[in-house]
Amino acid sequence: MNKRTTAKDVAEAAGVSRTTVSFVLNNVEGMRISEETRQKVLDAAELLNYHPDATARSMVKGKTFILGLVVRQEPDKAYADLLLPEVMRGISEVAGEHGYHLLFKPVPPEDEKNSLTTLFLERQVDGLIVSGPLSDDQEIVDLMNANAPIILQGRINYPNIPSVDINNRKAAEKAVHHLIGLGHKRIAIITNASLQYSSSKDRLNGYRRALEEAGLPYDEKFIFYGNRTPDSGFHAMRQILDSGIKPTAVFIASDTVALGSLNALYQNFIRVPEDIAIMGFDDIPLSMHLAPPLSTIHIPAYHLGWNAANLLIKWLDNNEVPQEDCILDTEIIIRESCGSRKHNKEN
Amino acid sequence: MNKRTTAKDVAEAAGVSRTTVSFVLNNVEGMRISEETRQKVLDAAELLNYHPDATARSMVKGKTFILGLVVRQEPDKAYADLLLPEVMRGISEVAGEHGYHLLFKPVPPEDEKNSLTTLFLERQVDGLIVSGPLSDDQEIVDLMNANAPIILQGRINYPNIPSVDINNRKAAEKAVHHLIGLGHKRIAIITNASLQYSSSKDRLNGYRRALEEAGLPYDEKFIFYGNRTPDSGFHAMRQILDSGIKPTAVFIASDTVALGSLNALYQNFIRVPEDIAIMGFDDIPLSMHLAPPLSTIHIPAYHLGWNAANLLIKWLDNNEVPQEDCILDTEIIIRESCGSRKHNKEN
DNA sequence: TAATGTAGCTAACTCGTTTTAGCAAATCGT
DNA sequence: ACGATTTGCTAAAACGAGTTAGCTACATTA
Repeated sequence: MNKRTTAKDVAEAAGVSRTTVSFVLNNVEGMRISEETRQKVLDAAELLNYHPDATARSMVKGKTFILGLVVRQEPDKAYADLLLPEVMRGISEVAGEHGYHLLFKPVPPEDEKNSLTTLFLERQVDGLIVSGPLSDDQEIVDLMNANAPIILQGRINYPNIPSVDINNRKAAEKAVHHLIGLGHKRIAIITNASLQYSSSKDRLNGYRRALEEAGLPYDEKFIFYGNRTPDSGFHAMRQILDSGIKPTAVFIASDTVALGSLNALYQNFIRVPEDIAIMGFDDIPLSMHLAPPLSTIHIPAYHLGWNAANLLIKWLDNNEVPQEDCILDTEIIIRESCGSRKHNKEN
Repeated sequence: MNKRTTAKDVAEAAGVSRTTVSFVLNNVEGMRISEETRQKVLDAAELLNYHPDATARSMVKGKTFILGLVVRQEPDKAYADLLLPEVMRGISEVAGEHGYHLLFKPVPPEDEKNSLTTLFLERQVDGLIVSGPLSDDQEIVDLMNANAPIILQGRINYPNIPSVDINNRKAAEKAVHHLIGLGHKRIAIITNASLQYSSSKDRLNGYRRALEEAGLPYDEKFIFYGNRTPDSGFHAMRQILDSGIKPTAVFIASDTVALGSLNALYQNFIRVPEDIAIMGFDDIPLSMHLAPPLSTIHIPAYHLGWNAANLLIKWLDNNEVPQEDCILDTEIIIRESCGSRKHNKEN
């Protein structure tokens, strides 16, 4: 690789000082440069294909212009988050527009080596977006108390940590409400993940509220647990079938988990929605293509990323610490897995 | 945020010079430091929780210790690559072990602004892994000629560009061969993407070879095109149904595309595998959970990432330019979509 | 004409490291 | 005991930008 061209080279080519080069290329206000020299510098920079060294700039600016995206997931379940690519797309789009880059780092929860803190201490990033934190993540609390710019995509059990999220409880309520509206009275739930994650707890709460509002009993025998993977959904559904509780509908708080559950039903020759209604959550890009197309709750993943990045960058650029959480709306998507398949009605 | 502790602070606390601090903390060989001062420095660093500034280190080392992962995909299809998270996991695991970080950047093919080159010119990254390049990506060729460290995950039409890939042709051949072995003679194909991508072309070639080897005709009427998305699979399958060619089996060169195709079949009350056999490709994490579980070709996505990162880091650290491409083995996964569903045999 | 102002530029410092060259004191060889 | 070597450490240069303070030459004002 040929030697890089530096500001010094441009300066020599244009016959001016390095200072002038910097002033011209950065359009520094208040610094008077004649139109003539200005052109000379621009021409030289163009000719030499000059691009300022990001490292050197970071050095003097005290900023890296890099945002970190930390994914708090067990490595073997990382693939299960089918919404993550969309979130990343939202983040990197905003980041790019503002001259930031995106550093991706999976940090499993059991990884207790202060990995997040180190990112700041070594000044690898200017700020962090943490996706899917555990609800009692102490490292995040500590970092917030040290005024580190962090945005959560999700929520933890600690006040005043800026976050971007959906209202999981309300959305789950909507989902279960829909099932109730269709006449179902025996509705089981399979959670999306362990209750360590606040999203799981919130969705379970929504399920409970919907039942109670409708005057239906909330029975722990109807609660089963997923852990983000289709496998867990497969097993949970088997447990349901074995348990003898005979639900007429199941609310599965994750489409990915639901996939496994649908498979379990398929293998047992139980038809959806004829024999049992299934309601999902997440609206992963595949849900609409499943057999049957899954009714579910749509999460605006792209916009979650978009908002997280915007909040963080505002924080960094204008020092505006976000005061309120950003809660995006979800939408209930009615497809066929709950029983509105018209062409089967007449069968 | 409190002021950072620098090497200077450590030096003062330990009562030595900054040089000594650097020598001790980096274990510089040949530099004699007494055990006593060594301990003093280590203690001071520990006490002050010193972490060297990555930017400053990059500055003087001439390296950023950042690998770039560039994804060449249209933004609206980015989500469709369900293997990407696994690839990323492989990359970031290796990167982390060698002290590198991972910069993620989606760069759509139509983006003609030299985005890749700029990453090098601004020295944002030390090297690049390019995922899913177009087969005639000129920017990559130019960069390679300028000796930029680049590893492709995929392949382009240009020799001597180090890459990590699978043998798409052979794998497709295996898949179609399996269908032929089951007695199918009318086998259609739906490609994974447009033939601009070499993976698509190679898989189509494999399909052709398998047919020709078996003495079956290769008929263009049996070729249909997907573009990575379930939607495209849905439409392609509809075309197949409308075309009247009545295949007994379809090789769909992407599980994601296959998802849409299965949906089209479902909506037309065509049973898989009883009425038509379906063979996929990719083995996305969900394939085993579809109804019916999809027979497919397994791609070792994690290992693709793992190998790409290892090659790149060897290149950067030891200046070992990879001489040969790294081709990983695929595996054919027989599940139920081609007709080995035992419990239905008796129906 | 002398004082003041201003347009147009630059020298030199800064950021926080690594690394080179070299200095003083202690140790060695003869 | 005197030069040569080794030990243990440090001053200063370098990396490549951005930025502050200030300088010169010319124009303007009194």
